[in-house]
Amino acid sequence: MSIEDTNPAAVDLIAVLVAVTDEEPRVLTIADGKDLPSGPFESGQRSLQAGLRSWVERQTHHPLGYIEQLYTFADRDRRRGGGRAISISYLGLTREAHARGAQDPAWRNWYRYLPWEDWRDGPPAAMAAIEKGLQAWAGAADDPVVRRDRKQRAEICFSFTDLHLNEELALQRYELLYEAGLVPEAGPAKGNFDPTLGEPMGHDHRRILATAIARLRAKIKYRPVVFELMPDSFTLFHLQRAVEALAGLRLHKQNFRRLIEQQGLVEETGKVSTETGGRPAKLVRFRREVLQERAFAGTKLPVARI
Amino acid sequence: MSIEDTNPAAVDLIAVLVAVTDEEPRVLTIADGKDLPSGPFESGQRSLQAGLRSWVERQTHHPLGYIEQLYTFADRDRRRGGGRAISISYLGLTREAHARGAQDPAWRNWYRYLPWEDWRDGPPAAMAAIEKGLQAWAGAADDPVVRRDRKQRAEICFSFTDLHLNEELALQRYELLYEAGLVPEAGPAKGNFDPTLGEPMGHDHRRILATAIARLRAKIKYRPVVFELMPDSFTLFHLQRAVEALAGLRLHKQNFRRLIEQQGLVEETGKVSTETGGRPAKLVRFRREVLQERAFAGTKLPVARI
DNA sequence: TTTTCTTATGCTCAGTTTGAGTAAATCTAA
DNA sequence: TTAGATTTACTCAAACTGAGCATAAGAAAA
Repeated sequence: MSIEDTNPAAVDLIAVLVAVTDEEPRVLTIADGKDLPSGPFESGQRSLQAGLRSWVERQTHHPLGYIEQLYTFADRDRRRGGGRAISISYLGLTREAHARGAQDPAWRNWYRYLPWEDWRDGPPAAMAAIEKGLQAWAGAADDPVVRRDRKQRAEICFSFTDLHLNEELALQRYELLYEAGLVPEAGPAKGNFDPTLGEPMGHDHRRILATAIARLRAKIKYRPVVFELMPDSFTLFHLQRAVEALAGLRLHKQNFRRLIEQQGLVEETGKVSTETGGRPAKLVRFRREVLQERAFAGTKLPVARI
Repeated sequence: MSIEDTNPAAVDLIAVLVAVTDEEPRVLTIADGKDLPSGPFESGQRSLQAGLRSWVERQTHHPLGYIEQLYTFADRDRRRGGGRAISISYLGLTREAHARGAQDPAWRNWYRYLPWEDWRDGPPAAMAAIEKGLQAWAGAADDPVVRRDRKQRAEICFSFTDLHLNEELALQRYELLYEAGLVPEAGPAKGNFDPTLGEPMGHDHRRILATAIARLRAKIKYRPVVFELMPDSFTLFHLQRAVEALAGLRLHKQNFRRLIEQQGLVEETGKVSTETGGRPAKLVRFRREVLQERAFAGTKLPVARI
């Protein structure tokens, strides 16, 4: 129960840096898209968060608007001399630096790694392989209880029957695929994996990405964090496209703007954008003041008066 | 950018174990209520979570129903020989073991440490000292912008004007009091602290407790986790009291039961409890199946059909 | 110039959820 | 038998949501 000086571990920080560019969600990668950027935690740093922030800003030359700790895990696979490795992962929201190309680090569309998460154009191609693979996996269990349980989990995660997605379950979906052995990360080179099931990453970085996506998708619903991903001024439809990119869903246009407007999150700049094809759209900007004004945590409990 | 073996750190786990007993939220402490239980992370353990779970179950002789990682931080204050200390905190939900008394470890009412979080019987006594202290703090700033900002933050966190609490802001409230120097943890023995502002804890454990409270209060709204804190069978009012204990608020009785019933979270056991004074209440039990059946992540985005 | 196409924006409307409260039911204790 | 205390069943208006129609305001085509 007391604190002892045993088993020191190496600590590193892993960053999931997200931007939305050209209506696609993008994530910063290194090693030709195989890894998320990471680095050792240096003991001179004031705090974990500050350390990550300064490191990222040095790397990307862009201010890091929002940063949030995701998860900490002890890494089983990569052992170091005697000790253990601890990885602390962070989600950061930013905007993509201009120079795009095949450099390293490079921004990649996150659906490249998790293609089944993108339902903006209807059910993604990956669903076929997933349904087949999970069915086989469920059927492979000897115990009928386990079989039923596996089927149920598959249905909850992917909703095969009513063809829509609960966008917040991104992590659970990846974990299910992992458990079912449908992604290469799951086992040591089991041979043929369906190529429609996305590009793998090193270590458990794909799982960390899934964690980030799930967290961000949940967050945009009750906190005005999308704006960290937007330019200074934008149209409401532009904003909608960004949310759609993150959520992997199409939204109802009129209701989306009603939602934004009634919350008073944006104000008109007075200018319009004619680049939209039809009637020019008003340009708006985020009202940064709302961050100070309000608390954003809508209650769902039936509170009693007095 | 690459991973190097620098700066190994000592890693320990800190647990916030919560139970609800006699309609009060309780937390397991050690060192005569001064600390949260913690222990070194041992490298033999399969995973952080599993390690914590087995450790806690050994300590409490009670199964740990629910467990969730809270936050990881690098500890500035306690340095160990050369290296750095990393603390990983967890929230665990359980039920209090029978033997209660002045033992160590001991269960304590969490509002003992954060008395301003309990609004079940109206505004708590601590509010007077808080309002006074924060006002002084805001006024002490030279820059008028900082003054306005401090006042605004105080108002958001504590809602002095309309006398109700946003129960999810528990962490932000503690951090504000810390920043304003109103809790002893903030500075090295600054002298007289208002005793209505709760009992301090060692290290940053009070802050970790605040984190746990905030997280749990948010979670009970969209996940059926309260049931981990309940006995096998209970009445709806009993359940309401547990939620109220956690949230620090009184709830509207009829609407609370409507909420629970319409979600199909419980089923009748067929028995009744006559211990309630008036008309006997039906005893119910949690329908554990719902965990498998549903996903629980209500969308708040205006999704488009097709 | 007029028409057509496209997107932005405004508005309606029914169905559902929520906040708040009244009323009846059913037990214990006086 | 009655008073007191609670549980449980309804009611009702206000607010919120989902879905869609209608109009506005530009650009491009005819």
